[in-house]
Amino acid sequence: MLTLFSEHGYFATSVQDISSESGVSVGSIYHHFGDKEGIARSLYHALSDQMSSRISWISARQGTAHDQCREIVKTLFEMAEEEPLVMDFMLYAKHKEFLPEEKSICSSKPFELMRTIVAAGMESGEIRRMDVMVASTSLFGGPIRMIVARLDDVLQAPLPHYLDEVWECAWKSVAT
Amino acid sequence: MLTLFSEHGYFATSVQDISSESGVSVGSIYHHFGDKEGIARSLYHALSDQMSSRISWISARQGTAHDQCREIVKTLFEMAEEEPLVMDFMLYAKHKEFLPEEKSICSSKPFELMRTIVAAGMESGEIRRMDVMVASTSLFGGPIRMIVARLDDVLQAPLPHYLDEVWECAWKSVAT
DNA sequence: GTCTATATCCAGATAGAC
DNA sequence: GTCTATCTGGATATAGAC
Repeated sequence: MLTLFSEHGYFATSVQDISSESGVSVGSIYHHFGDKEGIARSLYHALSDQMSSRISWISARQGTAHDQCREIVKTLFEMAEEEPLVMDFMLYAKHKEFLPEEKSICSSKPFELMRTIVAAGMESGEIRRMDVMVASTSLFGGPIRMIVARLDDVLQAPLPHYLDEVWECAWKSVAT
Repeated sequence: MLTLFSEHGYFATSVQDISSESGVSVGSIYHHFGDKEGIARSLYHALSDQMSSRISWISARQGTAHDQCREIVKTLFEMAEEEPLVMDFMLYAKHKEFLPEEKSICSSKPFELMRTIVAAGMESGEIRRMDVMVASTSLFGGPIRMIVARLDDVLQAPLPHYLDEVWECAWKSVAT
């Protein structure tokens, strides 16, 4: 299901395709999900929750904002390598096209968690005082762009290879 | 055409819709563009060229890499405010879904130009020696993320309002 | 709840006059 | 080159037996 959506896209994937691949009949699929959008919505929520829990697990461990954010970037890089299709679906799919009422990825839970950590970092004095949104995009925008590049196959080495260099840049951008 | 694609998406826009909106008959559209993909491809190339020329015009003017890059970010911010649909189509549309053979946005001409400027900045000593891709994503990743946030309506003020703060972060991330 | 068979609709694409 | 009318396939979704 994820494979079909990520590789061919939502619109190029028919419910018949999903039925064939999953071994579940078309009728059952509609019984469970209501309509085609329901399939995507269900998948999106599952993946979003999975991502959120990984991030909140990181932020739950004690540590500075610096360490937490670095760990998040590291985790995102690892996820992108291990499960590129998940990353692709979360980042690159234009959810607006087939999940119109869904909140945009920017304001989804994983990104909100990141902003919370950034705000805490400002309180503690690790991060310069500025607009929280600006700080968040500065800190994570570079890494995310690297992930997109990797998913688009315009990067030679795996992401972890660039981690130190990427993180140094990211942190310098907001550090006090 | 751009309006339809950007607001409803490529797949939710029928050739009939395009015909109605443009006043050109379906037959003529197919005569000109071959198929539906051809319409999107043609639009994409036109916008990509337009963006490239604005960027190369900036880099053609004398100036440091710092000034050139700042001017690019400023221009991107202004474009996003003046022509959000263009930005949306270029950045946020998943071209892979309907322009499969097209190069990804990352390796498209505008982004290549940016990397060229960054590489020059390293030669001149303005930018730290590092992987050019890392430097480029660090420098432009934050600003791009801000644009996405703005297009997704999760930003209160217009982009130029954040320019100084965003640019300070971006430049700090790669400056020597 | 799960299946098969079917209904319905509308998309992309074409034919062929002008 | 431009139009109208039409074809055709395949998509979403449902009906109804089991």
